[in-house]
Amino acid sequence: MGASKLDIYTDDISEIAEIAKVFAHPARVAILKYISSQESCICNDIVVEIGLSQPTISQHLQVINKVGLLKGNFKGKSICYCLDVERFQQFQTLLNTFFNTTKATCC
Amino acid sequence: MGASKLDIYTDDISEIAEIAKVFAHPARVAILKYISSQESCICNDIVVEIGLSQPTISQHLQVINKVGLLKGNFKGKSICYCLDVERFQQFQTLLNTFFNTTKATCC
DNA sequence: TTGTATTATTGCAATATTACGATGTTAAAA
DNA sequence: TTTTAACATCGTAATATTGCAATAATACAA
Repeated sequence: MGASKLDIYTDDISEIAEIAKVFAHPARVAILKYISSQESCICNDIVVEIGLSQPTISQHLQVINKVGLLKGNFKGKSICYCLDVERFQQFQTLLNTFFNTTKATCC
Repeated sequence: MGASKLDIYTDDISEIAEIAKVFAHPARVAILKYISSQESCICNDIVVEIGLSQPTISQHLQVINKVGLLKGNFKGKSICYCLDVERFQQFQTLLNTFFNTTKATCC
Protein backbone atom coordinates (compact mmCIF):
# COMPACT_ATOMS: atom_id res chain seq x y z
CA MET A 1 0.00 0.00 0.00
CA GLY A 2 1.54 3.21 -1.08
CA ALA A 3 4.58 4.29 -2.94
CA SER A 4 8.07 2.95 -3.41
CA LYS A 5 9.13 -0.58 -4.07
CA LEU A 6 12.45 0.24 -5.57
CA ASP A 7 14.49 -2.76 -4.52
CA ILE A 8 13.04 -5.20 -7.01
CA TYR A 9 14.75 -3.83 -10.11
CA THR A 10 18.13 -4.41 -11.66
CA ASP A 11 20.75 -1.69 -11.35
CA ASP A 12 20.65 -0.62 -14.98
CA ILE A 13 16.89 -0.24 -14.91
CA SER A 14 17.02 1.81 -11.72
CA GLU A 15 19.75 3.95 -13.23
CA ILE A 16 17.66 4.83 -16.28
CA ALA A 17 14.75 5.77 -14.03
CA GLU A 18 17.01 7.92 -11.85
CA ILE A 19 18.35 9.77 -14.85
CA ALA A 20 14.93 10.25 -16.39
CA LYS A 21 13.55 11.62 -13.14
CA VAL A 22 15.86 14.61 -13.38
CA PHE A 23 14.39 15.57 -16.74
CA ALA A 24 10.84 14.66 -15.71
CA HIS A 25 9.96 18.16 -14.54
CA PRO A 26 9.87 21.07 -16.99
CA ALA A 27 11.41 23.44 -14.45
CA ARG A 28 14.56 21.33 -14.37
CA VAL A 29 14.68 21.03 -18.13
CA ALA A 30 14.30 24.80 -18.36
CA ILE A 31 17.01 25.36 -15.75
CA LEU A 32 19.43 23.08 -17.58
CA LYS A 33 18.73 24.78 -20.87
CA TYR A 34 19.16 28.21 -19.30
CA ILE A 35 22.41 27.64 -17.43
CA SER A 36 23.90 25.99 -20.47
CA SER A 37 23.12 29.01 -22.60
CA GLN A 38 24.63 31.57 -20.23
CA GLU A 39 28.25 32.59 -20.39
CA SER A 40 28.17 33.96 -16.87
CA CYS A 41 26.27 31.80 -14.42
CA ILE A 42 24.66 34.47 -12.28
CA CYS A 43 22.21 32.34 -10.42
CA ASN A 44 19.43 34.65 -9.32
CA ASP A 45 18.74 35.20 -13.00
CA ILE A 46 17.33 31.68 -13.10
CA VAL A 47 14.61 32.74 -10.68
CA VAL A 48 13.68 35.66 -12.92
CA GLU A 49 13.99 33.61 -16.10
CA ILE A 50 11.90 30.62 -15.01
CA GLY A 51 9.28 32.40 -12.91
CA LEU A 52 9.39 30.29 -9.78
CA SER A 53 10.43 31.37 -6.32
CA GLN A 54 14.03 31.28 -5.18
CA PRO A 55 13.55 28.39 -2.74
CA THR A 56 11.83 26.35 -5.42
CA ILE A 57 14.63 26.95 -7.91
CA SER A 58 17.15 26.10 -5.21
CA GLN A 59 15.33 22.84 -4.58
CA HIS A 60 15.34 21.91 -8.26
CA LEU A 61 19.03 22.79 -8.47
CA GLN A 62 19.66 20.41 -5.59
CA VAL A 63 17.98 17.59 -7.53
CA ILE A 64 20.09 18.39 -10.57
CA ASN A 65 23.20 18.61 -8.43
CA LYS A 66 22.52 15.32 -6.65
CA VAL A 67 23.04 13.37 -9.86
CA GLY A 68 26.26 15.21 -10.59
CA LEU A 69 25.09 17.47 -13.39
CA LEU A 70 26.39 20.69 -11.84
CA LYS A 71 29.85 22.11 -11.64
CA GLY A 72 31.33 25.29 -10.21
CA ASN A 73 31.42 27.29 -7.05
CA PHE A 74 28.61 26.48 -4.62
CA LYS A 75 29.13 28.58 -1.51
CA GLY A 76 28.63 32.18 -0.56
CA LYS A 77 28.17 35.08 -2.92
CA SER A 78 28.57 35.16 -6.67
CA ILE A 79 27.87 31.48 -7.15
CA CYS A 80 28.43 29.92 -10.53
CA TYR A 81 26.15 27.10 -11.54
CA CYS A 82 27.37 25.31 -14.61
CA LEU A 83 26.48 22.17 -16.46
CA ASP A 84 28.92 19.30 -16.07
CA VAL A 85 29.19 18.50 -19.74
CA GLU A 86 30.95 15.19 -19.25
CA ARG A 87 28.28 13.90 -16.90
CA PHE A 88 25.59 15.25 -19.18
CA GLN A 89 27.03 13.37 -22.14
CA GLN A 90 27.31 10.27 -19.98
CA PHE A 91 23.58 10.51 -19.37
CA GLN A 92 22.99 10.83 -23.09
CA THR A 93 25.05 7.73 -23.72
CA LEU A 94 23.25 5.72 -21.04
CA LEU A 95 19.85 6.69 -22.39
CA ASN A 96 20.90 5.87 -25.94
CA THR A 97 22.12 2.49 -24.79
CA PHE A 98 18.72 1.89 -23.23
CA PHE A 99 16.95 2.92 -26.42
CA ASN A 100 19.25 0.89 -28.64
CA THR A 101 18.89 -2.27 -26.57
CA THR A 102 15.13 -1.99 -26.42
CA LYS A 103 13.78 -3.02 -29.78
CA ALA A 104 10.48 -4.76 -30.32
CA THR A 105 10.58 -8.23 -31.74
CA CYS A 106 6.84 -8.88 -31.99
CA CYS A 107 3.65 -7.44 -33.58
CA MET B 1 0.71 26.70 -3.18
CA GLY B 2 1.70 23.18 -3.93
CA ALA B 3 2.29 21.28 -7.07
CA SER B 4 1.83 22.09 -10.72
CA LYS B 5 2.64 25.28 -12.51
CA LEU B 6 2.99 23.75 -15.89
CA ASP B 7 1.79 26.58 -18.10
CA ILE B 8 4.90 28.69 -17.84
CA TYR B 9 7.14 26.58 -20.02
CA THR B 10 7.69 26.42 -23.76
CA ASP B 11 6.26 23.47 -25.68
CA ASP B 12 9.58 21.80 -26.38
CA ILE B 13 10.57 21.94 -22.72
CA SER B 14 7.22 20.48 -21.64
CA GLU B 15 7.58 17.75 -24.25
CA ILE B 16 10.95 16.64 -22.93
CA ALA B 17 9.53 16.49 -19.41
CA GLU B 18 6.52 14.48 -20.60
CA ILE B 19 8.73 11.97 -22.34
CA ALA B 20 11.12 11.68 -19.42
CA LYS B 21 8.25 11.11 -17.00
CA VAL B 22 7.43 7.83 -18.72
CA PHE B 23 10.92 6.51 -18.06
CA ALA B 24 11.09 8.05 -14.59
CA HIS B 25 9.80 4.95 -12.82
CA PRO B 26 11.77 1.70 -12.87
CA ALA B 27 8.59 -0.36 -13.22
CA ARG B 28 7.87 1.28 -16.55
CA VAL B 29 11.44 0.90 -17.73
CA ALA B 30 11.29 -2.76 -16.77
CA ILE B 31 7.96 -3.22 -18.54
CA LEU B 32 9.28 -1.63 -21.72
CA LYS B 33 12.39 -3.79 -21.64
CA TYR B 34 10.34 -6.89 -21.01
CA ILE B 35 7.70 -6.44 -23.67
CA SER B 36 10.36 -5.56 -26.19
CA SER B 37 12.21 -8.78 -25.49
CA GLN B 38 9.22 -11.08 -25.82
CA GLU B 39 8.20 -12.58 -29.11
CA SER B 40 4.73 -13.31 -27.84
CA CYS B 41 3.27 -10.54 -25.74
CA ILE B 42 1.31 -12.53 -23.21
CA CYS B 43 0.49 -9.82 -20.79
CA ASN B 44 -0.04 -11.48 -17.45
CA ASP B 45 3.59 -12.57 -17.68
CA ILE B 46 4.53 -8.96 -16.99
CA VAL B 47 2.89 -9.21 -13.58
CA VAL B 48 4.92 -12.31 -12.78
CA GLU B 49 8.11 -10.90 -14.28
CA ILE B 50 8.07 -7.52 -12.55
CA GLY B 51 6.62 -8.54 -9.20
CA LEU B 52 3.90 -5.95 -8.83
CA SER B 53 0.16 -6.56 -8.69
CA GLN B 54 -1.95 -6.76 -11.80
CA PRO B 55 -3.75 -3.45 -11.20
CA THR B 56 -0.45 -1.68 -10.67
CA ILE B 57 1.01 -3.08 -13.87
CA SER B 58 -2.18 -2.14 -15.71
CA GLN B 59 -1.82 1.39 -14.40
CA HIS B 60 1.79 1.67 -15.56
CA LEU B 61 0.79 0.29 -18.94
CA GLN B 62 -1.81 3.01 -19.20
CA VAL B 63 0.86 5.65 -18.63
CA ILE B 64 3.04 4.08 -21.30
CA ASN B 65 0.07 3.82 -23.64
CA LYS B 66 -0.98 7.42 -23.10
CA VAL B 67 2.16 8.69 -24.78
CA GLY B 68 1.68 6.35 -27.72
CA LEU B 69 4.39 3.82 -26.95
CA LEU B 70 2.13 0.77 -27.21
CA LYS B 71 0.78 -1.03 -30.21
CA GLY B 72 -1.39 -4.07 -30.71
CA ASN B 73 -4.63 -5.53 -29.53
CA PHE B 74 -5.98 -3.90 -26.37
CA LYS B 75 -9.32 -5.52 -25.64
CA GLY B 76 -10.48 -8.86 -24.38
CA LYS B 77 -8.56 -12.05 -23.96
CA SER B 78 -5.03 -12.85 -25.05
CA ILE B 79 -4.02 -9.21 -25.37
CA CYS B 80 -0.83 -8.34 -27.13
CA TYR B 81 1.12 -5.42 -25.73
CA CYS B 82 3.90 -4.36 -28.02
CA LEU B 83 6.29 -1.48 -28.25
CA ASP B 84 5.58 1.05 -30.97
CA VAL B 85 9.10 1.16 -32.33
CA GLU B 86 8.54 4.24 -34.48
CA ARG B 87 7.25 6.26 -31.56
CA PHE B 88 10.04 4.90 -29.38
CA GLN B 89 12.65 6.03 -31.87
CA GLN B 90 10.93 9.40 -32.10
CA PHE B 91 11.40 9.77 -28.35
CA GLN B 92 15.06 8.87 -28.73
CA THR B 93 15.47 11.52 -31.41
CA LEU B 94 13.71 14.19 -29.34
CA LEU B 95 15.86 13.45 -26.32
CA ASN B 96 19.02 13.48 -28.39
CA THR B 97 18.03 16.83 -29.86
CA PHE B 98 17.62 18.13 -26.32
CA PHE B 99 21.04 16.81 -25.32
CA ASN B 100 22.73 18.09 -28.44
CA THR B 101 21.30 21.58 -28.10
CA THR B 102 22.23 21.84 -24.44
CA LYS B 103 25.94 22.46 -24.26
CA ALA B 104 27.69 24.46 -21.56
CA THR B 105 29.52 27.58 -22.59
CA CYS B 106 30.97 28.62 -19.23
CA CYS B 107 33.19 27.33 -16.40
C1' DT C 1 -25.88 -18.98 -21.75
C1' DT C 2 -22.57 -20.05 -18.32
C1' DG C 3 -18.13 -20.37 -16.90
C1' DT C 4 -13.30 -18.89 -17.22
C1' DA C 5 -9.30 -16.37 -18.13
C1' DT C 6 -7.52 -11.90 -18.74
C1' DT C 7 -7.30 -7.08 -18.34
C1' DA C 8 -9.44 -2.52 -16.79
C1' DT C 9 -11.50 0.41 -13.26
C1' DT C 10 -12.57 2.04 -8.74
C1' DG C 11 -11.57 3.38 -4.15
C1' DC C 12 -8.48 4.14 -0.84
C1' DA C 13 -4.04 4.50 1.82
C1' DA C 14 0.81 5.60 1.84
C1' DT C 15 4.40 8.15 0.06
C1' DA C 16 6.72 11.54 -3.02
C1' DT C 17 6.93 15.86 -5.29
C1' DT C 18 6.19 20.65 -5.91
C1' DA C 19 5.89 25.23 -4.27
C1' DC C 20 6.54 29.12 -1.27
C1' DG C 21 7.07 32.13 3.09
C1' DA C 22 10.07 32.63 6.79
C1' DT C 23 14.42 32.17 8.34
C1' DG C 24 19.36 30.74 8.44
C1' DT C 25 23.94 30.90 6.33
C1' DT C 26 27.79 32.61 3.85
C1' DA C 27 31.16 35.75 1.81
C1' DA C 28 32.38 40.02 0.34
C1' DA C 29 31.71 45.11 0.62
C1' DA C 30 31.23 49.16 3.38
C1' DT D 1 32.21 44.71 12.68
C1' DT D 2 28.00 45.63 10.36
C1' DT D 3 25.58 45.46 6.28
C1' DT D 4 24.15 43.43 2.20
C1' DA D 5 23.61 40.26 -1.58
C1' DA D 6 22.92 35.60 -2.89
C1' DC D 7 21.60 30.95 -1.80
C1' DA D 8 20.28 27.21 1.33
C1' DT D 9 17.23 25.19 4.65
C1' DC D 10 13.02 24.55 7.34
C1' DG D 11 8.28 24.11 7.88
C1' DT D 12 4.10 23.49 5.83
C1' DA D 13 0.33 23.07 2.43
C1' DA D 14 -1.26 21.33 -1.91
C1' DT D 15 -1.00 18.04 -5.34
C1' DA D 16 0.77 13.88 -7.79
C1' DT D 17 2.29 9.23 -7.84
C1' DT D 18 2.44 4.55 -6.43
C1' DG D 19 0.39 0.36 -4.96
C1' DC D 20 -3.13 -2.99 -3.98
C1' DA D 21 -7.77 -5.20 -2.76
C1' DA D 22 -12.14 -5.46 -4.55
C1' DT D 23 -14.83 -5.32 -8.38
C1' DA D 24 -16.23 -4.66 -13.21
C1' DA D 25 -15.72 -5.56 -18.00
C1' DT D 26 -14.41 -8.30 -21.96
C1' DA D 27 -13.85 -12.14 -25.11
C1' DC D 28 -13.60 -16.74 -25.86
C1' DA D 29 -14.75 -21.76 -24.80
C1' DA D 30 -17.85 -25.19 -23.36
